Amino acid sequence: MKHAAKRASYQAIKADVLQRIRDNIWPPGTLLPGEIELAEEFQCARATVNRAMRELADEGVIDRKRKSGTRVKTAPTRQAKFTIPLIRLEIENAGKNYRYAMVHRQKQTAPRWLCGRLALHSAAQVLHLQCIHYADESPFQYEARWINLSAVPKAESESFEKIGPNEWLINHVPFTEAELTFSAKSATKDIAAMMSLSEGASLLTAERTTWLSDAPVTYAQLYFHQSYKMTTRI
Amino acid sequence: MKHAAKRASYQAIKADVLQRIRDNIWPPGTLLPGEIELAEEFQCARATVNRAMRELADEGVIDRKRKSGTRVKTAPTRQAKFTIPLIRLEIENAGKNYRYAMVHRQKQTAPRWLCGRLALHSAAQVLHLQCIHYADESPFQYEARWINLSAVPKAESESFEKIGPNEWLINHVPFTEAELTFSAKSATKDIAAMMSLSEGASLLTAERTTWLSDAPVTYAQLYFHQSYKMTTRI
DNA sequence: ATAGAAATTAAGTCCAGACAAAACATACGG
DNA sequence: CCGTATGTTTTGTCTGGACTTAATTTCTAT
Repeated sequence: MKHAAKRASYQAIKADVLQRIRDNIWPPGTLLPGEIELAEEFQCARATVNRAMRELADEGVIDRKRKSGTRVKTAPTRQAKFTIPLIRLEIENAGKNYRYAMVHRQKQTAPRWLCGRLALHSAAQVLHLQCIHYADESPFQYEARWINLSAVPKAESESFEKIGPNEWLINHVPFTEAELTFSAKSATKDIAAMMSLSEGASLLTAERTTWLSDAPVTYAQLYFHQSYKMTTRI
Repeated sequence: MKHAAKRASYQAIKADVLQRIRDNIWPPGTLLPGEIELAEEFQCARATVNRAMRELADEGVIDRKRKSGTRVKTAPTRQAKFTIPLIRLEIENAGKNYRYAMVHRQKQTAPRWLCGRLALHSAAQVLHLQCIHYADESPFQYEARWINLSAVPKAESESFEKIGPNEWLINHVPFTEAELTFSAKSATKDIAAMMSLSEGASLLTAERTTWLSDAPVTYAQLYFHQSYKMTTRI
């Protein structure tokens, strides 16, 4: 009885299906009509319906299984997407002046905790760096980084005086996998001093471990300034 | 000269292209061959190449523009995807016992700051709730929430004694858009007391504003326990 | 009754071809 | 010299058809 819109594009189908889910016409758990049926309703090819439904599945709105069909997810797993830009670009895009300073650089044997985290053997050599990223001369991010020199030997010949390790690594070393962890940490005395904060200030902290096809490349702790907020729309 | 793999699926093409980018055969900024050319190389239809390239573009590896062609991104904007599960499920999945407690419930006129944030008129009525989510009897998350009663009138008749406002809203009110902000905040005296923490402890905090087709639905502040880390692999 | 084989179903992939739309290039008229 | 019309290129979308694959049901022989 439904007067289907003619020549619907896959986006229109997506929107329409989403609307029906939102309007509770198809409540959570409902088994949706098959692709052929929907294709008839929307007056389009099955491939077009397939694309619409596939994208809805990718976005976590519906579940699809061969033979079983398509169901509206009961607990829709909305997923937030954060783009992780270069800190320099983030500062510059905010209309501020970016400045970078390295405060420490040392080749050393990997400490125990790092060996565990990166699965390094106990005598592995790493390059330890500490640096600060400024926005308009006020400290914006403190970066503590360890680079696995056996995976990235050419890092040893880079001074990191002019370019930050994060930016250098992105430009010189691709990666296949990364683990990213966000948490809130209190500023230690050292970090507070470097970032012109009071000791114990709450800092949004990102920890990042990066691999290049199973070889551990680098581990970094990024401490953001108190004022920093990470925002996304979903 | 390249002996292309025959009958490559779109996934194989994706993997192959990605490999060439990783191997620096196609360094950042390179203009890739057009879809027709790639289709010939991979011995497949253009639609198959199109799908592979479209997905790579979605993943932020390449940039595509009509007429201009496809280029390897210079600053690959890797994007982290966080799935935002129900707090109850997160606790239960960690093998812990979930308990919920409401500590405050009051219908009130929206405070000024909330009117601004949700674009409410000054006399708007909201339901203010404060509650705590426990994992194995230790406080895990403190939730402060304001629900716009003109958008969700039926919230007024819900006691929220047994079910948390977040879970109730997900089950009863769909949403079309949400803004999610993460930051680190220091625990106030009140929050510290409720979460059995010392005052000033660093807490990962999420703020969430939700709309249902332009109508503001709810604003929430979620304070996670110190130990909480949000992790994702990319 | 039951384990395994066969049929069925619905999504997943692919193709060859077509047209649309955006973005850029070029030519042309004022 | 400039703005507009026209053309070209490349990606974006769609079609109708085919085959593949995973999961489920049904059948069958034990």
